[in-house]
Amino acid sequence: MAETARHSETRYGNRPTMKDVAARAGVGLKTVSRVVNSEPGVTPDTERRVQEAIEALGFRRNDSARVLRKGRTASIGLVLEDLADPFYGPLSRAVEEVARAHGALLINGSSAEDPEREQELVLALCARRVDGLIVIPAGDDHRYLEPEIKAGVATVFVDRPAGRIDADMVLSDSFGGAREGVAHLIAHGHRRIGFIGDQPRIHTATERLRGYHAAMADAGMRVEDSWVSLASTDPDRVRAATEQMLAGPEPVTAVFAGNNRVTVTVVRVLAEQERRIALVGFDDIELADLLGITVISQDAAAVGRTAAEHLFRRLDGADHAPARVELPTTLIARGSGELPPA
Amino acid sequence: MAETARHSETRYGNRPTMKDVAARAGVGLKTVSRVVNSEPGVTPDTERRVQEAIEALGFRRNDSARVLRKGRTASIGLVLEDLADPFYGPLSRAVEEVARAHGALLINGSSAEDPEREQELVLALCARRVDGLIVIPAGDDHRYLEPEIKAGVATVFVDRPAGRIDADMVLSDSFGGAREGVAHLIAHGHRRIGFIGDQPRIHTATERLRGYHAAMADAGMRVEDSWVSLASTDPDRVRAATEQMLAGPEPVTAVFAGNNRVTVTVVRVLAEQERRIALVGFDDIELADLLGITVISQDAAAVGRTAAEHLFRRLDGADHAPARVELPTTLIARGSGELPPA
DNA sequence: TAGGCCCTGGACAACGTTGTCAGCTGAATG
DNA sequence: CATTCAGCTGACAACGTTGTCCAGGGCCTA
Repeated sequence: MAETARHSETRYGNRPTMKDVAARAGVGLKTVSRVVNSEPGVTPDTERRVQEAIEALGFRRNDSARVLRKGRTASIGLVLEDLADPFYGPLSRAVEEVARAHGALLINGSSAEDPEREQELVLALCARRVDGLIVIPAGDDHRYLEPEIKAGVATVFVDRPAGRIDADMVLSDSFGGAREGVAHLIAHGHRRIGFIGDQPRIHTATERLRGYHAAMADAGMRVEDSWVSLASTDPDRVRAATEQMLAGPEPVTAVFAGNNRVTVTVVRVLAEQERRIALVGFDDIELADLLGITVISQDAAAVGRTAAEHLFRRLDGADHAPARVELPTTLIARGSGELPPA
Repeated sequence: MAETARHSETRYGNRPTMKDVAARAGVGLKTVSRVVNSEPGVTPDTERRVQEAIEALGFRRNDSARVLRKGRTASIGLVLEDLADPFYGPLSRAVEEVARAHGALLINGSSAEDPEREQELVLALCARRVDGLIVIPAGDDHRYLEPEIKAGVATVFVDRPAGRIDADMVLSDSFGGAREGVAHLIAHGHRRIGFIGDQPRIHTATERLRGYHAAMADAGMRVEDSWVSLASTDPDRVRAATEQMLAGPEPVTAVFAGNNRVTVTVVRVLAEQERRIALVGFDDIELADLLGITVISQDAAAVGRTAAEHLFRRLDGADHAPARVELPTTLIARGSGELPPA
């Protein structure tokens, strides 16, 4: 007896199937399926017997098999850069809420800003046959997605545009936001303004830099090379870049920070300075109101919601040409951006 | 021709299968399978032909079918309270990293602190046959998970204990942490200390309250009912509770905040006060160093990592009795907790 | 050169579910 | 009383993959 028991336990996850339920309830397989899916055409009495059998066996429908049969998985994939980044929390959550409203689950992963890892993740999600994908691109070539999209995987790119492929996108107005932020500093009297951003291969970083240059040019102001840092968001490098800008014979009197992570580090560095340096950051930050940090705010939740709604509209059959939505940003003045030149 | 095209497009996701690849490469079905899975026993020449066919057709293995056949999905479910909460970002990320190291994907969802929604989510994940589950419980009765666990779904509860069921858990030392934090305030001369926490049905909230009472009792100090608020983390209610404690004839001189969301609101309220009120918060917060907020820090990433590693050890066959791991907390003094009574 | 062995490739069943279709029962109608 | 019809129910195939098993061919050895 131990033998038979061990033998049957060998197989992992020896879960009851509809067949088992049918046998126990003394009905046909298809009748169980009908009950499980609340399809019409089952006598209350039969239904009760089936329900009891389900209860007794602890049966739970195997969605893998169901998916195989039905074609749709009722799940969407979300590939972002770093789940731990506070910017992506609200975005994920917004996507999740929309997915939930459509009865879909969310599978997500972080690319860690690595194009290869992005592709690996995306393809793994495609292999699972997610119905749709929301991708915050790490790489700049997404041709590998062409067969997938052609095969019916609805795809929306978020925050940064897709590379070498025509697809739906939902972006924030990085250029306009940065331009407004820098113009704000100029309006408060600054002439020497530093820009600390992310690596130029990241589209938003480039756009924000472009906004910086545009604002400076609009005001007829020159830009020194030493005022611009495009190293990365690594705290040590941001710190070094900031300190360097503040050190020379003609130090900057204001800094524009290219994203939330940069802002955080810059705030730390500025707090150590004697002079009061003006600061505007891209992306809002928790508690920024208490710290009096002026920011260009993009609504991460709105971005996520918009992208997800777009995705489900596609899944519901919308087949217009790929659209590019650009959401506006808002300048929130809290003090740090209104400081005069030191 | 438009007709035939439309006709073939009617079926959604008309993707090529191994059969199609086999036909095109002029080999058998199983040979394609071998190539796709890098199994031995295929001539280089045959392999090349198959690879070409795969390329040409844009074939991608259907993991749903694979799962059905193999039994394991190589995915784990993570049910937390709110993806947007900064506490859960690093936790999710840590879980994801461990999952990735084990070749598994992460499916996650937010319970929004609603027990029904938690159950709904968990069962949906079980229906997808995730190999394992990491759950931050919203409810206090998890007997519904018994058949699943028995069927082989490895389950680890995190941050709060499971209800009415014997399972693995990874917790932070809420009691000890709160006790230490309150003792810290007492050591700095405070006698009237407020406690603002989450609803008592949430286990960590109760534990932290218990820690508060313990610290007060240790010091032989009384506790007024009006010093304790267990409303919720809703900013308006926290604000009201804080203001009330600061208003009476015998206002508190220090506040212990029960979690990160409470802390954030309390900080805002205290910033508006004329008197300097001491504060210690449970959970660290970004930029808390700049704001000088003293906190009891729990390492969310460590919690997530520990839980995930535990989970995979189970999946690899560990079958010891359910374990309960409790991770220590750290007090980080930054100023707000060291203020003397006003 | 014959015998046997290894290596490669393919036919077939099975995983658990759902869609199709046909059979059966009992009631209503002419 | 015969006939039709509706409402239940179940047998069977199919979804796309992998595991098992067997066949055929080339190569080595005696």
